[in-house]
Amino acid sequence: MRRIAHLDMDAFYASVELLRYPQLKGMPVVIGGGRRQADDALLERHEGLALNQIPVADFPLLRDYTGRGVITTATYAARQFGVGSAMGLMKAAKLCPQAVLLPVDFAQYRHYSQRFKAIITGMAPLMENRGVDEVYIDFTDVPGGQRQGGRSLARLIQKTIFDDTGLTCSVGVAPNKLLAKMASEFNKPNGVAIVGESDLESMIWPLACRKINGIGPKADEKLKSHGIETIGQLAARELQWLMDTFGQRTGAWLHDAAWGRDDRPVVTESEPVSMSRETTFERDLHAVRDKAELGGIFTRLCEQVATDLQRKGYAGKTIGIKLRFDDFRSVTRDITIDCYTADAAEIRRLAGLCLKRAPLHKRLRLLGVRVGTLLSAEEAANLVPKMAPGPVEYASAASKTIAKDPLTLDLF
DNA sequence: TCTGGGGTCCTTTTCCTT
DNA sequence: TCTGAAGGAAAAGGACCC
Repeated sequence: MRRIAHLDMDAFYASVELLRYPQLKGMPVVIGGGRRQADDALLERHEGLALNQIPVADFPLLRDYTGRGVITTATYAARQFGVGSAMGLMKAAKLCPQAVLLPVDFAQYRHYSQRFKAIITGMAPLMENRGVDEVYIDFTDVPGGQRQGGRSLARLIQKTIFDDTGLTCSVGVAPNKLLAKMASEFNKPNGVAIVGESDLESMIWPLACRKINGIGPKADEKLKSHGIETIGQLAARELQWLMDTFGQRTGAWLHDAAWGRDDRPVVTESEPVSMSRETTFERDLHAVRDKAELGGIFTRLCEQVATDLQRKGYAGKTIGIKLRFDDFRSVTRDITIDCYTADAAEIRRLAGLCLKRAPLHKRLRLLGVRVGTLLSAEEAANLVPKMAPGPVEYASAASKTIAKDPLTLDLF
């Protein structure tokens, strides 16, 4: 039978940080805010000491932080003060001012991510990436993958990862991805859980609907408004009622999920669909008063996306922007052209046309640039465009839209 | 003093063409 | 030339995930 594992690293970011700063073990630590300059600053003040010898008292504290940002991860000791992921740093500073604040060091997390994934593919080659700290693994045809329902292979992978990296993970094994994902949460940290088809009623149905991967806060609220709190209650609803209430597709999916049905394969490789860069400003910016600053940021974002595309060997033909206003509402605008591009100046020009179609009378807190409908640079180069694109056409297409909104500012 | 950044996927709306 | 229907593609928005 099909045996699918979901492997989830335990408190990944925090655990990686504790490898570097073991002296912080057991202390309230939050990770968030800007990029890492912490090591350099700390080392500069402690000549001759290694990172793991620096006194705890000398780490930067949350109470001293000023600026925007959210918590990416908090250690258990910090969570006891009520701080947690996605909380604003300023709010967290009120709750736990004495917490050590470490900046996000994505390069480091990626390094450990590659290491543990290499270990897994060495033991079970059918692995699907689900972000930096999670994977699905198809145990079905791996030698020993069926033993004890997958438990022995799961344990072996856990041990091999720990011996190499010092990091722990939790694994769930089940007949499909949906159940495996839920199972991996059962015995955290450093646990293994096996869920079979016959365990549906006892292990899955008592859980909250929110535990289903794909049911977020909105869907959960709607389910609750109909008196559906648990997966078992969801399973008890008629398929037709679910389709009438949530739409054909979503309704059918909810029904399948509640009954533990999921036949999605483990996908070992996939092509990216879009690449983007966005940034939240230190302070909200005004399109007129801060025009120069905004223009500089805008150009830089376009250059960063272009660099990302070129480095990874892709080009795209849908260029778009994203704006977030001071009231946190956001809008997007995009344009699709006939030929693929990864050129910074071209992206900048097209993104500029998109910007002209957006309302700019409110202050901005975020600006983003996205390139979608990607194709490998190689394939894109071999394509003959159906129609030679002319700048005049874009300009007229854009000005048609501008005319509809007198509040739109033509600034870029 | 709220609320990051980088994605995917789906639904709805809008626009264009026939 | 106007109107409306239909269908498809593109655009926009939003939910969700890590």
